[in-house]
Amino acid sequence: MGRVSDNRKKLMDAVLELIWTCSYGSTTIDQICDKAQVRKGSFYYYFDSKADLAAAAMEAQWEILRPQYDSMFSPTVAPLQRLRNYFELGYRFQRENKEKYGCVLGCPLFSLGAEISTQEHGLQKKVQEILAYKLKYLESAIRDAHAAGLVEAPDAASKARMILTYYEGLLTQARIQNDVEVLKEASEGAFAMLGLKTGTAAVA
Amino acid sequence: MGRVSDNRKKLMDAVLELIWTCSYGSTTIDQICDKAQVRKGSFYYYFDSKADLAAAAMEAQWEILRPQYDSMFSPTVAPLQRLRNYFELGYRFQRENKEKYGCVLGCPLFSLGAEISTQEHGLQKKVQEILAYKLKYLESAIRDAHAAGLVEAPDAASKARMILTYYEGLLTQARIQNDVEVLKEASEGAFAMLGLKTGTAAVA
DNA sequence: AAAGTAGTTGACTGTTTAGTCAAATTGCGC
DNA sequence: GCGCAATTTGACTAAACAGTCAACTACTTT
Repeated sequence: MGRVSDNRKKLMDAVLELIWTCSYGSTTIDQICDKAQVRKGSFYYYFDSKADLAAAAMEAQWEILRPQYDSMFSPTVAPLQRLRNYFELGYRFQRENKEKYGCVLGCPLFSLGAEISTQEHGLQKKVQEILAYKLKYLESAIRDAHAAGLVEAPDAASKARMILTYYEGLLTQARIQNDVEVLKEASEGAFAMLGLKTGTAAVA
Repeated sequence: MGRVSDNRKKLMDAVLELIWTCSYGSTTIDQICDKAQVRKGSFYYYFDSKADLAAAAMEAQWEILRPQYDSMFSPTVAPLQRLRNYFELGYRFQRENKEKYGCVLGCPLFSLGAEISTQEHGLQKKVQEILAYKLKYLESAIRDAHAAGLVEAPDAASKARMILTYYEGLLTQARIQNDVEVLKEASEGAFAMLGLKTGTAAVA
């Protein structure tokens, strides 16, 4: 009943791209509306504030990403191969985006979190929530690797935290240096944390 | 000749605190002037823009930090102990700041870099420059550790990059989670990357 | 086709913002 | 105590900004 619209989605897409290519603080509601081709009245029909929109957009984005994570981290894939797939997909994605936008963009979640954590606590909580999901995937891969004797990591949760932290740091470095190639060392670094020599060894 | 003033310094102090406790994008020139107790005309007497001020402030801050780094990373200190000192000082510093501001603030340089890298290229360059300095300290510590046979790291530069990336990621995590305690795993993570079991072993 | 519901619009308000400038002030060397 | 150079001031402009609202529109149900 009533009329239907995809303006809500358009606004979420717009804010995501703006936050990612520029930053949260520098994107204005007017800019978001411009990019979404939506009038400001409609913005306030759907959302209370920029922070509200951003949280909804991050949530929606995660729901899109989730099946990709499920597939990458499927228990049918060899545990360490899951990590390699994850890093490899990240590299390709960042490369495409550099092509498209001219800049390496890094992880929107992590950059956003770093930017707003002392100010927008609702948004901060959403970022924490999604980061916790990502952690789960790494954790289970590492636990499986340990069970398979591929790796000595009885403390899978701790190792997962380390690797996620390192990888998010690496994506941020890639953004700061505007260089995707730094991402190439992702496997090497992660596997070093797991006590393995190289990312290509122990493929079994 | 002419009158003298410390308003230039006051402005740099103000912008540093605002960027760190809030963010670059959310701090306005008016806010900076308020906090510094300086009128806006004076702001534009000294600086061309917010980005110009921020770059000068980061530079000045680094010059203050530099002797502390020189002392922490003095060749007279055992190589791996340099790293431990670095992490330990970071932890204490973040703790004090949480006490003072109510929030974990992380690394102002890294957060700033992540925020502005796609937009303010002058500022981005300054951030890159200071990050490169930090890398040098780690690199030389690792090279010395390798020479002393404490660690197998013929690729000191690469290991240094990994550890810096991990540690900056960790500081960012601390900010996002608003929790200093995550920093406690800094040594463990860094030493894992160096192929050592724990941060407290191999003190010799 | 009437009535109700969901969504849209643009014009509006008041505030905040960056940036400018001529005139005023201060301290120093002489 | 004069003159000059360095710095300060506050009042100003124009633009950008967030947020509001009553009237309008399109769709659906009955």
